[in-house]
Amino acid sequence: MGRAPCCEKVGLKQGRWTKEEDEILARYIKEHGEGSWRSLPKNAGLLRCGKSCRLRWINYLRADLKRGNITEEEEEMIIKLHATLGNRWSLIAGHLPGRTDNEIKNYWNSHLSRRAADFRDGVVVNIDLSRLPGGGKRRGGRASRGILAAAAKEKKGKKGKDDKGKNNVAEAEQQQQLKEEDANVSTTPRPQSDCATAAQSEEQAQASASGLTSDGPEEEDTLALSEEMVSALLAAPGSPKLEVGPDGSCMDSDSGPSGDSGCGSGGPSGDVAHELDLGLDDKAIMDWDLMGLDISAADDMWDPLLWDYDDETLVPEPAGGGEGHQQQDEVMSDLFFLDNL
DNA sequence: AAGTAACTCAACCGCGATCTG
DNA sequence: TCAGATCGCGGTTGAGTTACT
Repeated sequence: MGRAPCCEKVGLKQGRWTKEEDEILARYIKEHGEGSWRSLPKNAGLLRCGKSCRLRWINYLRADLKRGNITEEEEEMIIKLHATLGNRWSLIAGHLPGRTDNEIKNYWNSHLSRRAADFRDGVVVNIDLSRLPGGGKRRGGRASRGILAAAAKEKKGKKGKDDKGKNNVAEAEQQQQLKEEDANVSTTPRPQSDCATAAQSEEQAQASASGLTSDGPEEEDTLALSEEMVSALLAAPGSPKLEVGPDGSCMDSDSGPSGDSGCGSGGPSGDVAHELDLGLDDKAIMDWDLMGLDISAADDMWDPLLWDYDDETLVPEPAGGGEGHQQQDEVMSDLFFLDNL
């Protein structure tokens, strides 16, 4: 649409999918699982490119998609996540089960972006971007064949017993992603005070990419938004208390202990100077009062993340009950794994 | 009723990251 | 080490729909 098709698509169908095509694609993926998008259309007998098949499956045909309007709770979630993550729609979608990045992106662009000014006084959900895969900016790249083979093996083992087997790979990946991202939400908050420069540039970058900068005056607003967001966090009663650890790393949003920019171990920089000015010569451990954040709208999703830490042992205190504790253990396990990467 | 502006959303595109041989 | 293949992501487009004049 709107652009000339790439050469490899000559002869391939474009535009809206028909019911028949949907059925073919769904049937094929049910039998063979996701992946190998390049060869999928050929094998399935579809005159579509692999990209198109993948998009159709992810955005429309997947069984675990939630249809219907975005709820108020979801909307609030999107707003808060966008305030921190910017236009990282896939990450935002990861926190909204059943919603796709495309759906959220569309919803933001059509419903929320023009209301952006209303969000400035909103609450920013802190997410340690450094702990996201690829520094929170994971891009593409095919899965290793080992992983795919293992997934295929698992699927084969379950095939015939459980219809869910058709989505094993996707669900496993999605759950893993959710798990990883949940582990990064607020459990290792951003030390805004010592990383303000990095935070500002990050927020500016996000704002500039958020679609809020379409016309003149809004550009100023965008920058103002970024600064306000940072300032608000700095001034927030729940701002992190810094504690000092042994290895000198900074739990920064952009770099993390092993990051390559911002404060932390990324080498000499202005951010490091910030860090030193604040006496952060050791690992910073946050005592971050998450309860100070207004995230009540999605309490059911965030509950497992609202823990109080024992300062010394970092053993999470369950906010809810036994089930929550199990989830917290999983998150802690993930954090431990990420810390040791 | 007709024209058109505004809106929604499915789909496409290019880019960059990652993997493999 | 590197080139090519593959994949996922965010930005963008335009057909279809709805609201307004």
